[in-house]
Amino acid sequence: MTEWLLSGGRFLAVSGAGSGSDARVRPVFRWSKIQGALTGVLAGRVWRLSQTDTHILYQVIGQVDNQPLPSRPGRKKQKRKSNTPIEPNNGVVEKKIKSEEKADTKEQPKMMTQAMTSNTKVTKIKTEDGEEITLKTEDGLAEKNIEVSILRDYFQLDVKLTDLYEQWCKDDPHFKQVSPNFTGIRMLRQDPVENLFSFICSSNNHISRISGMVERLCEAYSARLCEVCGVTYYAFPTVSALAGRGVEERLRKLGFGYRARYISETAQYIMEQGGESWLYNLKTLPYEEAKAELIKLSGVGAKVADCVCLMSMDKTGAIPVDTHVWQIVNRDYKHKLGTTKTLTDKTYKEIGDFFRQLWGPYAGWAHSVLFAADLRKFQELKTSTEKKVDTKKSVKKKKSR
DNA sequence: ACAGGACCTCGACA
DNA sequence: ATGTCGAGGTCCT
Repeated sequence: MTEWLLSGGRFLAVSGAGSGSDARVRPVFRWSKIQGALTGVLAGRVWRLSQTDTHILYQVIGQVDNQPLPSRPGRKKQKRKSNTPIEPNNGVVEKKIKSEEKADTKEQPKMMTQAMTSNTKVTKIKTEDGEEITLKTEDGLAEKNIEVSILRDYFQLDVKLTDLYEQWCKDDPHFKQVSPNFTGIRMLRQDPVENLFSFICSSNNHISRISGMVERLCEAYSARLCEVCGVTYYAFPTVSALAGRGVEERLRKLGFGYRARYISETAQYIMEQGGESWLYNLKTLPYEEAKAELIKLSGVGAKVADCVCLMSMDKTGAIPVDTHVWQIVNRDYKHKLGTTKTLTDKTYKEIGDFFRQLWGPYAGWAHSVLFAADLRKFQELKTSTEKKVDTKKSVKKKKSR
């Protein structure tokens, strides 16, 4: 049995953890679990995702309205009509993608734009009943090819995870001890705009509230939406929309607190730099430089900048040190590092450098494995102390230390 | 360079 | 029924 965890913008595929199985999918930010499948918006489409041990299963069940978004990679003109509810599991063939293919020519992770345009190749997909079909880029099949490309890009399936795990186990005894129950954990390649503003919301905050805030942000400022099976899905707002007048005031009324100003100021700053394309272009900079640019943004410190670098700028060595990672360090790696009472800038950098040296160029990916393990412990602890509480809503409570 | 405190909000907990 | 605490940080002294 395989399960998925979604955490703070990290999409975690966890296989065969075995124990008790009280662990469950945790929908965070913009993916939620509906009828057993993760449902959310990606690249202008509404998806349902699930997985087996070997395949990712997906359905595209809707599309958000197409509005001009010239600067954002991965957006293409959509022809399918929106607002058309499609019944899941009803006449729609679930498609599978092999989780890890070896035949790819390039080692480098592909960017969305490249994946979208390199559709000249033939793609093989296994259907649910095991039949293998071949898709070419022509007529109606082109769209399916694009869908596959989007998911391959999102899950970064060209990254050979097993090789990386092997290396990390070899170099780090503690990783070797912890990782077997947490295989298959990949970093998602997320959209920089969405990622950035979501993590600005995360400061001094807890996950359940962040999710609500991001949702309200979309409802208030996205013009692109569609409804599927009674649920409304939004594209993420444009930076331009968030840079408008009165944004801070409105967001404060929506419960964003002091982060309202961060969002407004950051959006305005990005527009001054030339808009979303400026943000996307940070991908082309080396890690340190991209991070330095991000830290200039209001409400963006070292941690949020590293989240953006790792999850949406292809900086695979970025290590976001949040309270969880700080705990992990102090518990499991303390002997390797100098100790400070609080997380200072200097210590922050030392931790990142230490792990990059230990784990290599994909250190950020390795760190998320330990993060996932820690999260699991946290959840098990929580659920075991919470047995009597039985609410209908999926309340995510945080247990304080 | 480091420590300390404020900051919005809202469930847990006492 | 109220009061305090702290949450996947950032910013300012």
